[in-house]
Amino acid sequence: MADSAKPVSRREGRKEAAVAADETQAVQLGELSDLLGYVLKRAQLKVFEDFLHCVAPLQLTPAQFSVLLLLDANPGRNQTEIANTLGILRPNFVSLLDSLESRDLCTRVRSANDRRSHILMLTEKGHAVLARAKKLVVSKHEARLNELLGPDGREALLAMLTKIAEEF
Amino acid sequence: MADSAKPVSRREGRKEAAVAADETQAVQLGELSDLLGYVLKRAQLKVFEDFLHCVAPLQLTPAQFSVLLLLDANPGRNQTEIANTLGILRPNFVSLLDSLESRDLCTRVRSANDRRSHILMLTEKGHAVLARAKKLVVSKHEARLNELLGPDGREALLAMLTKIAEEF
DNA sequence: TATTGTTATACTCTATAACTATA
DNA sequence: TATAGTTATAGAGTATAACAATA
Repeated sequence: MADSAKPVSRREGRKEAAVAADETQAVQLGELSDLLGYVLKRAQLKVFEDFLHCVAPLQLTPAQFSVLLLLDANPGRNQTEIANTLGILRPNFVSLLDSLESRDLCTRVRSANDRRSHILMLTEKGHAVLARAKKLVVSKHEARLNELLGPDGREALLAMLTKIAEEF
Repeated sequence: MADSAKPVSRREGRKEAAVAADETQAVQLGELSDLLGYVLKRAQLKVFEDFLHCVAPLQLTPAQFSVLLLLDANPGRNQTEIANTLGILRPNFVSLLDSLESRDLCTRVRSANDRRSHILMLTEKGHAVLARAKKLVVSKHEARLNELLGPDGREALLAMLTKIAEEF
C-alpha cells in the first residue's frame, strides 16, 4: 500500500476553490461507520501498516513474525502443525518457509521417526532476530496502541477480539 | 475460503492413537495470543465470513454492500469520490462497479457539468436490494455480534476500533 | 490406503503506469 | 497541463488438485 488507497478522512475531498471555506461537502459514511466489519477491517489495515513500519529494520511481515514466534514456543513441530495453527494452508506455507530458511532464520530437518515430515527449528540467527523483533513490537508498536487506548482499553479490546476469533 | 485455512483451536492436533487421553500436545500460541494485530486479523476474517453467510441470499460481498450503502447516503457523487472514501483505488473500483451495474443495482451517468466524470446512483432495484441486505445484516449478522458481546461490549468495541482506524 | 511436503495453478485484492476524453 | 475513468499488468494472499516419498 503506497498511499493511494488511504480513505479520505472526514474533512477532505474539497476542490481547490473551496478549500478556504471548506465548501465542498465531504462524502458521508452514514451507516458504514456503525458496521463492525467495516471498522474492523479498517483498523486491521492500520495496525498491520504500523507493525510493518515498526519492524521494518528487521524486514519481517506480520505473517513471518508469527511463524518465528510459534517456532520459538513450539520447537520440534512439523510444517503441517505450524501452518494449521496459523490458519495457513500447507501449500502456501512452503514459500513462506523458503524465504525464512533462505535468510537463515529457521531450518527444516527430516524427522527420524517419520521421514515424511520436516521438523522446524529456529536457527541461532532466528532467535536473535526474533528477540530484536519482539523488542521493537513491544517498545514501538504495542506501545503506541497502549498510548491510544490505555492499558485497560487495550486489554478489553484484545479480550473482545479473542472472543470473536474463537467463538463467533 | 473453503475450510482448509481455519486455524486449529486450542485442543486439537492430536494423532489418532492419542485422541482418548488427548495425549498429543496442542501447539502453543504463546505470545501470539497477546499480539493485537494477530487477533484483530483473525476476528476480521471471522466477521467477514459471517457477513458473507448472512447476506448470501443477496449475493453481496462486504465491499459491494459498502458501495451500495455509500451511494444511498451520497447520491450524485462520482467514482473517484466514492472510491476514495472507501479506500479503494480508482482502477480497482471500475470492475467492482461493472459488476454492480451489470446486475442493475446502480448506474453511471455522465455529468453535465464535467463530462469526464460519472455520477453514480442506485437504481430502483439497487434500493430494494440494499434495503433487504440491511435487514439481513441487522437481524442476522449484527444480532449475532450483539449476542456474543452484549450491546455495551459491541459499542465499546466499535468505539475503540474507530479510534484505531482514524487516529492510529 | 493415508499423510507430508511440494508443485502447479487459479482467483481475488491490491498497486502502479499509461492511455482517452475531457477540462 | 491536469483530472476522471479506464486498461493493462504485476504482486500479494488464498484456494484446490495432484504428485513423489514415506507410512
